[in-house]
Amino acid sequence: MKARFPRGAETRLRIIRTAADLFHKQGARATSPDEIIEASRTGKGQFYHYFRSKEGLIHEVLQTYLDEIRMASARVNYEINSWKDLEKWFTTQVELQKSYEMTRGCPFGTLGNEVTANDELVRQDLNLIFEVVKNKLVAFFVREKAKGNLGKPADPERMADFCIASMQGAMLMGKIKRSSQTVETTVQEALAHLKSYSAKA
Amino acid sequence: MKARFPRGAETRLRIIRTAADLFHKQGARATSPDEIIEASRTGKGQFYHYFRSKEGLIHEVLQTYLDEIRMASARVNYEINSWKDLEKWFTTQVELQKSYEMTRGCPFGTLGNEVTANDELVRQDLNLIFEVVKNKLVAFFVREKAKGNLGKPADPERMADFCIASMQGAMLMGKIKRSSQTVETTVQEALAHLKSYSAKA
DNA sequence: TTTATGGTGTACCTGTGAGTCCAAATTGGA
DNA sequence: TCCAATTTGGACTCACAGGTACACCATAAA
Repeated sequence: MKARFPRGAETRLRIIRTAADLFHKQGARATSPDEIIEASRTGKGQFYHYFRSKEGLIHEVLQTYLDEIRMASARVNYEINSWKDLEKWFTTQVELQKSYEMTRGCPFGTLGNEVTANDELVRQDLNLIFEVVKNKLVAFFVREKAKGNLGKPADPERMADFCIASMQGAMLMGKIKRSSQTVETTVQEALAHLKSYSAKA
Repeated sequence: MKARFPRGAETRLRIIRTAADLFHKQGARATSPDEIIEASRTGKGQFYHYFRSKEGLIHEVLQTYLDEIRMASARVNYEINSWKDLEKWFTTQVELQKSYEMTRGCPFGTLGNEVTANDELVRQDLNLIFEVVKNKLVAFFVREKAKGNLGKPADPERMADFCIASMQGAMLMGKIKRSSQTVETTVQEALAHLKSYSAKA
């Protein structure tokens, strides 16, 4: 259920934020309602008042992420308008990961990996998030190509997918190694590849 | 505990194989001992006779994977001796994923992503596996470079890390999208990048 | 000041996860 | 053949996960 008064809305948001953080830290499966309730200093009542179920909460968390990406209020800037922005897109994600001492991966990747056949809704939510991110990347590459900054073989869709996949893989490896070293070099390699499509003017 | 008689060894292996499959399918956290016991047609007795705990079983599963990689008896061929082998390394992983109708990711990535602060042992097991794989890739690139097939800027370590990360990211995205499309294009992009280090003879 | 509605806290219920215990069956060797 | 260790099956325990029920507080409109 949705909160219709300021106080309720605040509680609801606090639960979502707390849940998002715990999901990021340890995944959704390893996070119990009780843990979220305690960490958000609320009660069972609120939890099941604002969310149908744990799955419902996961959905709301992802919805919130999606809104943040769409309104450009996320911690990562997805509005790519220059190669500098693209570099930042890669590096801020690494910095974020470093701020957690390399104990976490990507919030979306973490949830995506634990998806099973029974989590079809969550999978679709994640798919949508990645779709939106991809579109923003595609748009940039398309514009660059229109400007003549990219050669003919450059395929915006493939390039965007490549950005996302290499970033996801890099962050996952960073979490497993608990080191940013390979994340950084991998990102550099990915960027080098993308830049190789530049039109040799 | 280790099995000391043929029958016991068989049971132990059956549990490991069943567990490996279930972990791959849905992750370790979502797989209960009971589920493994039923699927492997054994009992609680055997389970806790051969494995200290669920965590102990995970360790044994990973140990088994590691042995398979080392003895080159794994489903993926990690013995890379040519660019053709490298391509195969990428593509067989995609094929494997396709054989599960894109509902699964990499067995190691799946486990790696659900690792938390309390799973330090599992993390180290996974780290070791990736280390071994990386070394095999590094060795190939080093040899290629020695043969003069790779230019001076080619860094075998970075290239190997890039192979693993891009493969992991590609498979994760494939699982989330439930489609092999982007997996395939991403692999192609990654290969293109690697080949770009070839010495322009 | 009543009252309906939204918000909050807690006790409780049911099922399952992980693990223990023990007793029975099997087996290889003396 | 008999013994001792290995292997096996299942009943049982304990804690916690997810969710429900319900009672109590807050507040804005009538």
